[in-house]
Amino acid sequence: MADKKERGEKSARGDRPKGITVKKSENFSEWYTQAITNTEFVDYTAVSGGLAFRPDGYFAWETMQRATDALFKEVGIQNVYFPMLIPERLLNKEKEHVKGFSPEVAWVTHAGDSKLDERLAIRPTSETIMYESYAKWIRSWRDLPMRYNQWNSVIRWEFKHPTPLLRSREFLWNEGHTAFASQEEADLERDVILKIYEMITRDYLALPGILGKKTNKEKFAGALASYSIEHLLPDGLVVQGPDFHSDGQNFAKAFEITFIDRDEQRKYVHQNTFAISTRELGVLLATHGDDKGIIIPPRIARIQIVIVPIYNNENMATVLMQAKALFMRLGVKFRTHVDDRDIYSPGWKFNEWELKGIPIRIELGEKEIKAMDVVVVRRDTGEKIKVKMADIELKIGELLNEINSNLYMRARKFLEANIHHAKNFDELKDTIKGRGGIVQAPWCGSTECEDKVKEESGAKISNMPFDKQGDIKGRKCIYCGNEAKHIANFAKSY
RNA sequence: GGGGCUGUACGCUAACCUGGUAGACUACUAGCUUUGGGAGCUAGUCGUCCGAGUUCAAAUCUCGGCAGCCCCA
Repeated sequence: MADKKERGEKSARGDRPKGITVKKSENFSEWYTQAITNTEFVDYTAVSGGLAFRPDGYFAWETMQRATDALFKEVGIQNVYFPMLIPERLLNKEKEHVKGFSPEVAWVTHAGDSKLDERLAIRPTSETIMYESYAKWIRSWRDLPMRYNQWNSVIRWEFKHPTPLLRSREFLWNEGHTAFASQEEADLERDVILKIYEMITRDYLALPGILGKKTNKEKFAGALASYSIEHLLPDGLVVQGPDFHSDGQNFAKAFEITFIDRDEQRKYVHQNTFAISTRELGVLLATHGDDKGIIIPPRIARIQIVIVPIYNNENMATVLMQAKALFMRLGVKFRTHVDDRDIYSPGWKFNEWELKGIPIRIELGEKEIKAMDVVVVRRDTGEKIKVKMADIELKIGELLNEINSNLYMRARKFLEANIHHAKNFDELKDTIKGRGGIVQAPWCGSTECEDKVKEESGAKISNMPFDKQGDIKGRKCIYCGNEAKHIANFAKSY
């Protein structure tokens, strides 16, 4: 009731058809819901946890997907496609893997009215269906490495309360599945893939993250070791971004994926899996947005520049002509749109494009035409800049890059400001309780301590950051006081 | 895993408690007027989440389903 009342009062402010009616800093979850839907980025559908991606949202995904795909191909990974349905007997082949996923698998049990002899799982991930084929396809060391990837969607029915993009029941992703003759060779792939993911999140999504190794407790079901990029959301919760798993020979043994090596011995392959998903878009919207709406980083924005002509009855034809001319010039290099809708005032348009997060707005009226310049407005800072018509392409190009790096730096500052160093467990608990973000602390490496910390503070170990492991000498576990083996990041998570 | 709240037009809300003509704002459509930070007038279109029960009569009461949100673990 209180909730409804609260929303009612907010809407009573106004007359805003769309727009966001709460401040991001005051009510993040309400802000997030409004931000992703009112901006026409994505929308809810009739199925719980199932989203519709609208053109702006799907453009963003397509763009990051294509960029990632291009990099995969550059490093020698090939695309394949496998069925979305997995027979039950296949899913059951690797014990740890099944245990990890079985509670959240959706099943197909009927065809029309007749019951199927064997249930079919809707893939929560495709290891099992793919590796059955790998076993057939891999014969000799000459077939290796086999480095395949597929782009698809998967369904994980685990969540009581789905959060659009961040915790959807269905999400889009890539799943890379590679097989090597030796563990050493397999391990070489890790840094390459993580580097690709880092580049995509930084250069396309303007998102910083913490790169590190997962604990045994948190690693992927069936893997030897998992690695991830972890993001921090404005509400102090950590969310796992792209990840990479060293599977060793676990799946190879379960699925009999073997090859005859140079030494004429039959051996099991060594495998990796890796993924990046549409969850990144949720992180991106949550991270960059402000009280005016979302901010879409330039490289994944469907519209990068919107030209808003400002005219009256006398100069309308002239101004529109100039706006079109500018569009012709800019359209060659940038994704440009002229908002020539006559039914809205310029102010209305400014608000709408800010809501939708278009990186750059150009205002063009009689004044500008006379002065041979335009007013360029940055979405990230709100700054208005007069730019000479002659310099426009150059300046816009620079600005788009600047906006991307400013968004990234802003997010990185926030991340760094919210990594805390607790002296003892009480401090850790206080910080976590206050939704203070991440607590970086030494850890002995035992799952007992990890469980106790989770139980008493609510914080999980999100990962163990690569770049901090040097500081470990002589330090004691934050929980038990024994000698520490790792520096771990503790945080509440989605 | 446990507890709580909500569902009326695109959106937001009134009528619900006390059963009896679904109303306002916004959006949308058309016309006129306007246009430098969410303009105005006129006319029009669209709605009780789904299913069952109670009743002469259900947006309103009861039960179930679906969907969304919050809190705790």
